[in-house]
Amino acid sequence: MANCNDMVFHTQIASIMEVLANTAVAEICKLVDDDYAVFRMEITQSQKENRSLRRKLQLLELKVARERRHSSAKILERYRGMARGDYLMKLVERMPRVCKAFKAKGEGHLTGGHRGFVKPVGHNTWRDDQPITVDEGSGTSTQHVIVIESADAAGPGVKLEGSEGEEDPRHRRDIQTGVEDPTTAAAQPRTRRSITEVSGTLTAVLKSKTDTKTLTVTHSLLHTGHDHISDPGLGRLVCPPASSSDYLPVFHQSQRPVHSLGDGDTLDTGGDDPTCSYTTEDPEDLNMPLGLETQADLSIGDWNQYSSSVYSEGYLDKEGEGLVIDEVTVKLEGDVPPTWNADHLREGHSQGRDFLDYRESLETNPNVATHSPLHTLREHNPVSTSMGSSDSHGHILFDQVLNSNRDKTQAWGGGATSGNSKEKRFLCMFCNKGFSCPQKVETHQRVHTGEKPFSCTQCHMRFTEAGTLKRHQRVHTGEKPYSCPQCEKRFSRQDKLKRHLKVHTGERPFACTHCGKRFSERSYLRIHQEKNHSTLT
DNA sequence: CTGGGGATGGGGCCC
DNA sequence: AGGGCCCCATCCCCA
Repeated sequence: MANCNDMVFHTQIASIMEVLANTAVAEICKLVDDDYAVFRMEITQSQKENRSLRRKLQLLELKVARERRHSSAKILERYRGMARGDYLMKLVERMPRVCKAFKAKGEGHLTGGHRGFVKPVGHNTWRDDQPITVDEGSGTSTQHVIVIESADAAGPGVKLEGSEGEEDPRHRRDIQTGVEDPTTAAAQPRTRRSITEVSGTLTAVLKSKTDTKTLTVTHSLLHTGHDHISDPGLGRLVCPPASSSDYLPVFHQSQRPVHSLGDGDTLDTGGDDPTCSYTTEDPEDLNMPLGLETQADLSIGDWNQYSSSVYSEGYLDKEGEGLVIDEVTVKLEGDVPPTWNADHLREGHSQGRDFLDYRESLETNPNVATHSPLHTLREHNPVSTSMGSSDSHGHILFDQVLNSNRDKTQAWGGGATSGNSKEKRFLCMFCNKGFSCPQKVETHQRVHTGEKPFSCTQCHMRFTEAGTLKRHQRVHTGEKPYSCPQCEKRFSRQDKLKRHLKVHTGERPFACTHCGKRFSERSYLRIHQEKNHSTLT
């Protein structure tokens, strides 16, 4: 009897289990079906989007091809319209000097060793009075210096290259990294469009740190004929016209590292590139892959600071021949967040500390508007979470930043909300300063965030602006395109030449209000007043 | 030897 | 992108 009961019990249990199992299976199937339906819908949608994007891509390609043809036609027209002599002269000017040097020497190739090219900065075309140095091979080798100068450039203001030999010893660095052989240039008769070939010890154009691989990359990129030192934040956008009276705080975008390619100026060459060995039309060039080992070489400029980032860059080529989309895949090692890392602080990026301090001040200073979008930023920006404990520099910069921002705001007449606010309606979310377009705001906001997306591949320096990086690279190239018409001095920057000219003119526009002493620079006056009249001011 | 001034290099930042 | 100005640091000269 007991056995019979057990059997019945087991039978009931089994049936219940079966029912439960069936129910569970049914529910699972239902879930799977639902998910599958959703998944199918998503796939269908994605396929639709994919097709749509493909169509857009095709349209873009067609447009690009059309614009290229149009641009080429315009170039042809331009040269066709020239007198033959002018055209030939232009060709000669645009012809890479290096090729001419090699041809003159009977070496028609440019494949041996790494080569460094130095072009005068500040000009997209080669200046006539600039010698071009070719650094070939890894040791001593023949150095080709071509001095091509125009007769009209040989006025009293043009100085011989030999002047640097007499330069102040403290400028040795410039000589060491200089691109010119002073004695050579000075010794050469400066005849119109002469080509001079000089044998001598190799002049290091690029630092030894820059290895061959890096140079190879540089040249590969050069083949594109495009400037890869583009502002990652600005992208290729153009400042939109102000269309409304809204004031738009511009939020900090994710930081994307952009590295210089050694001699950034060579990137400007476009059709003037001295290698004269590439074309800008080769699609392969345009899609030059950036291999991992290559990036390891580029890590000289802190490539490895960033864990991984994949981004696409679109840019306009220099000749304006159309829109080119260049996809660069960057895959790097490490776990550092892509938007910020401790190096910003470690490497003396005081502005990163500024940002921290400023942020902290915002939290504690009742005078600072608490509705600042900064608070929103703090919720999302890795800066606020990764930097908090690393600030060991105290609060020295608090007031600097705050005063700076305050001053700027006041100087602006209360920010962009007054005056020409229609033109400058894009507000900095930190200091409320107004700018005419979002890109400018983003660049400006790096003052507050300490973001420095532009890094030099030849040193550890990082910069907030592409132009500053480009300017900085003359430190490495030794390039000094600006020469004083009164003396032998040369300068890498125009503003330095301008400042130097006061030495000759005796111009001293800054007078001390206390003693009347005059100075050529405002900073001299300030230092003077601090030292001598600090009690009066 | 020291401090002030001049000259210069270089980065930051804005236009 | 380039120009321009500011600031700071450094070196040199000279009283």
